[in-house]
Amino acid sequence: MSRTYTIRELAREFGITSRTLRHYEDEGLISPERRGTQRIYSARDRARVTLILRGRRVGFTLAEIGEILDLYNEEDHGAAQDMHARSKFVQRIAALERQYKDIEESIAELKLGVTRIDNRMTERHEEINPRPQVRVSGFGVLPAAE
Amino acid sequence: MSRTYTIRELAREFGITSRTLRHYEDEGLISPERRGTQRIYSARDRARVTLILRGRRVGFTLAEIGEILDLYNEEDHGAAQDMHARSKFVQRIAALERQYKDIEESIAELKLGVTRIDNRMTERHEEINPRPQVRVSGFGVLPAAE
DNA sequence: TTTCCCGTTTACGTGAACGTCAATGGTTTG
DNA sequence: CAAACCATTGACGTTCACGTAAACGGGAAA
Repeated sequence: MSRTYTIRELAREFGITSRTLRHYEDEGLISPERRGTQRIYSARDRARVTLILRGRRVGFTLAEIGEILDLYNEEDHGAAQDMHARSKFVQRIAALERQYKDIEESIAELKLGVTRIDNRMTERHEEINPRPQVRVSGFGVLPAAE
Repeated sequence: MSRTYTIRELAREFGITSRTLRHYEDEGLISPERRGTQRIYSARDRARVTLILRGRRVGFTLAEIGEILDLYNEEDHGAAQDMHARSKFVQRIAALERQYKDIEESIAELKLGVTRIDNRMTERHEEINPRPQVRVSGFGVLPAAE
């Protein structure tokens, strides 16, 4: 019998609020059991939350995430339903691959931005304390704050 | 003299509405000139719209996009402002890199979904027209429902 | 028992990103 | 010159993903 979780535990583990978990339940994305009135989340619920949050981070709506989760659970829809599902999956994959490219480009541009700031700061420093040029392209040096 | 665009032209080119372009202007992301009361968009405005839309696709809010755009244009903020800006950039880069990973994983999972559907359809076909086949083992992403 | 601390439901509130009128005005086309 | 368009400024409406308070219950600790 694998371990279960309270709403607080799960919320803290994922860095979300209880309200958010209840909201996902309202939207039909998870359906934890109850011990009396209180929710008990199973390992399966936990796994679904992982997928939900990742889906959100890549820009899916909760409704879209719901569709996808459903498709992993339902058994037989018939060929027509499957074709429909398949094309939806393929579309989403294409969208994600476009997004992948967008992200690469955005990262490149933000790094350019960091470089420009670094150069500006270096210049300011040199006005006061001139020094032979060692231009640092410096990213990835700082730990992700907070 | 480089070419200019009407609001309709730009909207159609980017697949957005005029309302959206006005909204971006309300939010201070672009500031096209006016010929009388009408907006004329320059090549620079057009470039900014490109960045705005890409920013949106990767999940930035309009406010965040505004900050980023500003940093490409403003001249001197002083060292303190620059440090602040730099750390925001670095944070954004970190977030995007995490997102990058999320997308890879999501793509992998959606592809798994497609495979499962394909197998199901193959099975159905085999009922009618049997054929030896390598079966992809059916472990799901989620623990099975009890 | 009373006091906390979780937890629950119900329901209205909020911020972001536009959508959708309504009222108005310039322009070009038949 | 009137009809068709396209544009502009309010300003209220809408969807999504929760936030936030109100009112209530159960259990454990003081």
